[in-house]
Amino acid sequence: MITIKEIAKLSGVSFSTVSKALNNSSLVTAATKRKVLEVAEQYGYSKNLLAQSLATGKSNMIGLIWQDVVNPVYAQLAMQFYHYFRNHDYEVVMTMTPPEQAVNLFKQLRVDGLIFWGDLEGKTNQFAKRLRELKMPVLIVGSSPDQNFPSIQIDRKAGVREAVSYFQQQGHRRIGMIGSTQESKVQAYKEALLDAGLPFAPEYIVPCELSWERGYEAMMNIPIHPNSPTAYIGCNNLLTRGALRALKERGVHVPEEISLIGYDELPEMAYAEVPLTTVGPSLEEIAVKTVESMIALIQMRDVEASTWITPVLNVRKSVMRVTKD
Amino acid sequence: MITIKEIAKLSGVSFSTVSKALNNSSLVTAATKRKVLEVAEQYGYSKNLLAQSLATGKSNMIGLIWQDVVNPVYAQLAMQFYHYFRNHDYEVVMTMTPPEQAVNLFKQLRVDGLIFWGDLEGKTNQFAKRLRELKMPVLIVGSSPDQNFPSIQIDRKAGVREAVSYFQQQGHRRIGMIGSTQESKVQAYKEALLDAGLPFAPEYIVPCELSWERGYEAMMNIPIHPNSPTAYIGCNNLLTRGALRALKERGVHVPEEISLIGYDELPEMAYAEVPLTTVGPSLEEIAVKTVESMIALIQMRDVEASTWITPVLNVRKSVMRVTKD
DNA sequence: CTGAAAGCGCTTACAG
DNA sequence: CTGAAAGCGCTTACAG
Repeated sequence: MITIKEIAKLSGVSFSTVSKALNNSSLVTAATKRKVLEVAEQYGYSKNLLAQSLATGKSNMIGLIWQDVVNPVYAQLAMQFYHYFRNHDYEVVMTMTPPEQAVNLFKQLRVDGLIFWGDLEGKTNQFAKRLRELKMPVLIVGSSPDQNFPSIQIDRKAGVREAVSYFQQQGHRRIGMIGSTQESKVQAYKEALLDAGLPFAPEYIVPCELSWERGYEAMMNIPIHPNSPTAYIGCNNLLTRGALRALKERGVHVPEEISLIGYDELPEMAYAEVPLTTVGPSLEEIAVKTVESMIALIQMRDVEASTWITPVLNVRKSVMRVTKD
Repeated sequence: MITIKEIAKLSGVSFSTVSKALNNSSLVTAATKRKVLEVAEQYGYSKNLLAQSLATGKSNMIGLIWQDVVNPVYAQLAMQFYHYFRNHDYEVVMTMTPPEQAVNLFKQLRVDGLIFWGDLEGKTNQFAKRLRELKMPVLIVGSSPDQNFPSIQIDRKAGVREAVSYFQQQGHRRIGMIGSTQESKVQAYKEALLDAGLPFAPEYIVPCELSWERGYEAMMNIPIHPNSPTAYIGCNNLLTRGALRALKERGVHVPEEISLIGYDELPEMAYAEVPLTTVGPSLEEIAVKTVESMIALIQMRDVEASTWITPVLNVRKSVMRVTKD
């Protein structure tokens, strides 16, 4: 493993000149530059990023803290991050260890910035405090454990409202929700019903966690009768697909008997047994705004404390118009 | 951001003593150790991993090069890696950038070891050469671009044979394969038919890439007639599920009219419209063996050039016994 | 344009 | 048990 000192010897210049040549500094003649690069190439030189980072105080790395890979939304989003950060000469390194420990790792690695994403709704203020103590650019994507933290916020409430409103337009009155673990969605749902003058009953909310299995189980077991909802919002992509499968197996036709809108927009939503109408943020938009904000944070430029992204409705075939209820 | 030098001042000892105290060296009295740790704690000291790595020449990091996140097999496997490496005090950092560039990143980061996984069948020998030049522990998981490279090999051929043999036991004679991009599987399939004395025809192989969409399209368009296969092996989990959906939509009953075995064992295979019988390696086994080999490589202990993992059959409901053909 | 020097934050023989 | 010194591989003012 050759170092700049050795390259210096081999090419007959000082090692500080080698450093400059390697960094394409304008303080070096083309000739020496060429000579140095040639030697470097020949001996398979690979710069030591650790040493460089230590010397410069910056790593050109962004730490990405991943919460849950089973959800394809996160997989897609991560891909987008890689893509866009590369365009700005940042490498992103990702870890799946729990946030509390991942924070330490990346702090110790002195990454230039830290991105969190996934659902931090459950995290305590304690954690937000820790994050602030870090004294490094931190950007939260998804939901922030604490307002006035730099973040890319998804306006989930707007998304849920949009779904309720679309159902209403299509003539539905009894609208339910599958999934009960995300406070903001549940609340938005209730508010939207209220504002729209639509009826609500506790059993309209099907308690369920955010996985395919739970969605499936929940909808296998729920009683369906003439007064139960004619339309449901599924709180995420996995659960909604599980729910759809369950309905199918029970012989309940979607959308003829029950309409469905799934939260989260993803290609696979279109591939469900019934192509699912969805409401969800554009993942590309999230990635682009994240990159922008992160770079601004690193350069200490002013950043809006939070950037909001509004989910959009994507009409496919899982919602039916009802004329009479 | 406090450093050991400042801690030294604050606690009235030399900084080399601080270093030792922080590393819990036995060359330091309990008393000074306590004092130092207290100060460190108080000022929120976080060790600089870059500096430490530079000084020691090891990073305690494993670089993981990810190829394709859409495939849940990879997501699951990555989780397992994180888990098992943590047990051995290694952090794994992952990147999704293309292998050629990822290699440079991790080389520059001086990670202790590099793991590749996913399908390298397509890679050139050129790449294998580059890998060898790296002069660092490299472990290939999945398929190696080059024999006698340290690797965890999946015995895909054995898996395919197992599937063919199971179909045969269940009375099938005309057995097809969906997916044509993985040389080893296609070849094993043909060999297995030959060895078993089963008929083969070119159209038994449905050309198809390894995604849900392609699997779906392929099976939507393929002609089905009295002489076409009664059973198919789907080359991976995604494609098999796409294929199943297509058959369903065409009104072809699985397994009554067509039996299906999907390659790749994953929880979601059981959640398909028809719980899928699969053949595939245990992801946990892969992870455990990978960690073992990697650690042996790092410690320069002898490592078998390749460790083989044999896929196993998981019987569910997508294969039907036929008595007469 | 080139080079000598100091420094980034740690570790680790080596003396005491 | 403690500390002074050299070193890990780089960068970056500063002189020349």
